[in-house]
Amino acid sequence: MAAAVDLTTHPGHLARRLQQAHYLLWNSMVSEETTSPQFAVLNALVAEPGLDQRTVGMRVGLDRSTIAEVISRLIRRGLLDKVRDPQDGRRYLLRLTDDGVRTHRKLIVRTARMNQVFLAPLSAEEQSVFIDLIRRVADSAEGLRNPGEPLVAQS
Amino acid sequence: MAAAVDLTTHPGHLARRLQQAHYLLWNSMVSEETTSPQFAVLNALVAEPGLDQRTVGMRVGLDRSTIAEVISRLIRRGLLDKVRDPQDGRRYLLRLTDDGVRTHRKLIVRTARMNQVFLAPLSAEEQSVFIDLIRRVADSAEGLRNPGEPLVAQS
DNA sequence: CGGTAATAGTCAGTGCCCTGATTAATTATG
DNA sequence: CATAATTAATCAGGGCACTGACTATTACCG
Repeated sequence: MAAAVDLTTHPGHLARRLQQAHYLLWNSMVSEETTSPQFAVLNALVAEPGLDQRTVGMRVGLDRSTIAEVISRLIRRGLLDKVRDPQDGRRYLLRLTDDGVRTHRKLIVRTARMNQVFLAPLSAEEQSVFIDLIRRVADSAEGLRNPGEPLVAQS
Repeated sequence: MAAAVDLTTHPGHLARRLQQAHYLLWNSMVSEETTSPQFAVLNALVAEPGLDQRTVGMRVGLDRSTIAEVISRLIRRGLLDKVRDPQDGRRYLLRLTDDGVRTHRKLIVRTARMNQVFLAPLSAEEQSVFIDLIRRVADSAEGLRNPGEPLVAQS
């Protein structure tokens, strides 16, 4: 007997498809050079210039390895500068270049347009409900990190 | 002036964080060996044994390159077999091994448990609304593929 | 039948995402 | 003050996701 599951009722599977759909829409409506995570980093540094790498990662939800890769690409493209913190030799302080500021400003308009298209299938009320629900699920799941004991129920 | 945006209102950013949160929860509650996309492939082949690679990709929402990688890993682990279609020499027909069936069956229970934990912050009504909304957004965005003209509004 | 178009799959290249191990610098402790 | 613990960043390694270019096979059409 085929005992398959209906994946369209699995939030994780839907989350993956949602993210992929967003990736494609971003590519066609916002930028082919600057990705959504890269924009998030630029945005975080516009809000708080001079943050260190790890803190930027926390702001945008990227771990230490991933944020290092994203930042190195932004630096390679000249959108970002990094200098040692004179107060703490472990840290690098990050700051946008003029080019980085310009890129960020240009993309803000396009992301707004893309968000509209992305959420267009939902009514205005549904859109705010959607944002609220997805945020609550994501926030709560992020709080579930490393509880000491593995979450796998032993059989 | 800092003209930063509030990313917690951007569905794409939330989608990425949601997907990451799910990834981590899957790892701790379902399996460290078999990933969520791999499970989706196993599940599709339990429902329809003997599908070809491209069709499996369509069923689970993966493009031709990604599905090829996922399948090669499943074959390497002995969960899947692939044979040339005698009717059409371009296709490979895919079928689960006994090990693949066992793995799929074992994970079904765990994914159900994980889904409960994942959606726990929402009430029962909110859960169904959430599933409905995310599915509508993902479906609609997937339908936006390659419309001939680029979607970027020219300035 | 023979040439062109379409289709299934592979490969190279880029980028995101995580873990575990390592290095360098700082902070805490005895 | 010297050692130990913590912290910021890097590196190696595995997996997901896409595009564009390529190969092999099949289908279509004149």
